[in-house]
Amino acid sequence: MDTTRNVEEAIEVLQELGLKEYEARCFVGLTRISTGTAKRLSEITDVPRTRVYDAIRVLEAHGLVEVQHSSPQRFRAVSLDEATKTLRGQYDSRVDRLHRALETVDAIDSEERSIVQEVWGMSGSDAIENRTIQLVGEANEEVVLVIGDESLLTSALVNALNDADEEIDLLIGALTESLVECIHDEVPRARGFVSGLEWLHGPDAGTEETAIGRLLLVDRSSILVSSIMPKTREEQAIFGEGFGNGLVVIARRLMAQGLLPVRDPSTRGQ
Amino acid sequence: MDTTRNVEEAIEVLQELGLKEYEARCFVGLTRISTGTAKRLSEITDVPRTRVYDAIRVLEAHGLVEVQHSSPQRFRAVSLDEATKTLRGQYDSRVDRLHRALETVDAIDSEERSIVQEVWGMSGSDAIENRTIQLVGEANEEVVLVIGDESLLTSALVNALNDADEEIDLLIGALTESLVECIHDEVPRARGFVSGLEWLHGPDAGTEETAIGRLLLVDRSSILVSSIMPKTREEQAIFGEGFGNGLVVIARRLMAQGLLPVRDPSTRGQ
DNA sequence: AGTTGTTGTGATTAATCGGGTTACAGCGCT
DNA sequence: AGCGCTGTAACCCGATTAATCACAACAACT
Repeated sequence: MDTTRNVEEAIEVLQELGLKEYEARCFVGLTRISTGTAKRLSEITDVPRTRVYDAIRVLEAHGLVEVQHSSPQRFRAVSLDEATKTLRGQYDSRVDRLHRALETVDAIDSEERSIVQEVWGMSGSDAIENRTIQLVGEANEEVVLVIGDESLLTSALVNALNDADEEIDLLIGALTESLVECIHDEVPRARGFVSGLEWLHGPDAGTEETAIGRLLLVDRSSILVSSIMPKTREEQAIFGEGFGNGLVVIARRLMAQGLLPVRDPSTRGQ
Repeated sequence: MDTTRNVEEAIEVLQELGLKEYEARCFVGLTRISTGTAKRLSEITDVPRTRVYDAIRVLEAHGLVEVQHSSPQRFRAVSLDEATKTLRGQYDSRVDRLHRALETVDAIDSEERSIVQEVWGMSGSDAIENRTIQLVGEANEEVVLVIGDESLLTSALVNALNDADEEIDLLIGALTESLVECIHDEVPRARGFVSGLEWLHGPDAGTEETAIGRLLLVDRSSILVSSIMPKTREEQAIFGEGFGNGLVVIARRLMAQGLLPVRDPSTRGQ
């Protein structure tokens, strides 16, 4: 196991969680020794000794380290479980506060809305997955889903699909036979198929290859299409809703041409 | 309802969660209008229009807003539930990454340890509560707990106490009759008492009044004492373990003098 | 006691970042 | 052409943070 790499990873994550570089380095350093003085910590972490004290103070205020008030002072980190528990608690309570503050605000509008042609863009796999799940949950009749990458078939998504009402047609496709198998195992009642969308996979107008992420069509009136940047693995999506929406209209045309799978239309109206 | 106050609260919390001021203001602004352009957003939030674009980009990358790529661009926030769900997911995955990175590191030691006289200091109510719960969970024979402030009797703590093994004596005290009542309701099997620790409450050597927070003694060999800064409501604690620990010895002397409640010693050895 | 290396605080400098402003090029409209 | 609006990019400056330095207090050892 590459300890150095993990140390760097931990320091990075702690900074993403709001700590400063010195604070992060000191905390990680402390987790590697059961107890230590400022001097020793400074040697391990390359944080200037005189700055260790400041860093420790804020770590202590965050509940991540304990201080022995002797001379010289000794520091130690709380146990890993205790630390993550504390952090989780802090972020949870912040998100709760945010939720409470915002739910009692929501108005100022007086704005025209609903140009039927709206097409929205989003990015970030977690956000796109959230939206995917939400749309699946709102379905009344039909869900058509094409998955382009194995990593997108998360358990949360599988649950959302399996929770869908019995009434709803589930058509789930993928680019490869093996992924279709996998889907059949996870969501047995869905009709699976190998997508007819290879054209989405090719080189994109001369630039680098862009991979298809997902394609979701709900009740033939909401659609979400995402692609994955091959370089960064970042997922980006566009999303439209409403029967008259431009994107949605295009999707229906694709279906009419057989490029998307079609449920037998004679069984229902509309 | 004071909308302005809640808007400020939301902006503060978002910044604690890592967003910059402009980003926070833009997001909160967007939650107040179903959809809007940069100009309008700038008017609502007082963020310079030319900077709205930057802020929106990072919000989009965080999965908090969607962008309509038209001219002019239109922005909208994802639903509040979606936003909090996304945020929670992001922080959870970060804490997980941290946990994984650190659990495969833990060593460099070669350090002497365990001077029996160790006394450690910690601060932050959540961290102190975590440690309290942990200590209660590690008890084998006896838990003596004195609560100085109503707000410290959280449900997590109550659960920890109720989960304690039947074998374990639970002695729980408080400074006021009413709080003892409350404790008796929450943790029926505990023996309650009104503390004999009023002296901890008085003026602290001429400075302002410092309030006692909690006092926890587990198996007569681990002790935790906390106080609450009257100004900031910050909780600070000292903590010692080991039968020979200085703090613990003092605690035993207090008990011998009747300043802490004593379980009938004839019923067990030691 | 005197010497020496360690320890904690505070101030100081240098670099980076974030908030705030301005300049400007492209567009649609009259 | 003239105008206002849109989006990009560059810039300034104050605040924060990384990094150094000076120093007084202290512990340990001779």
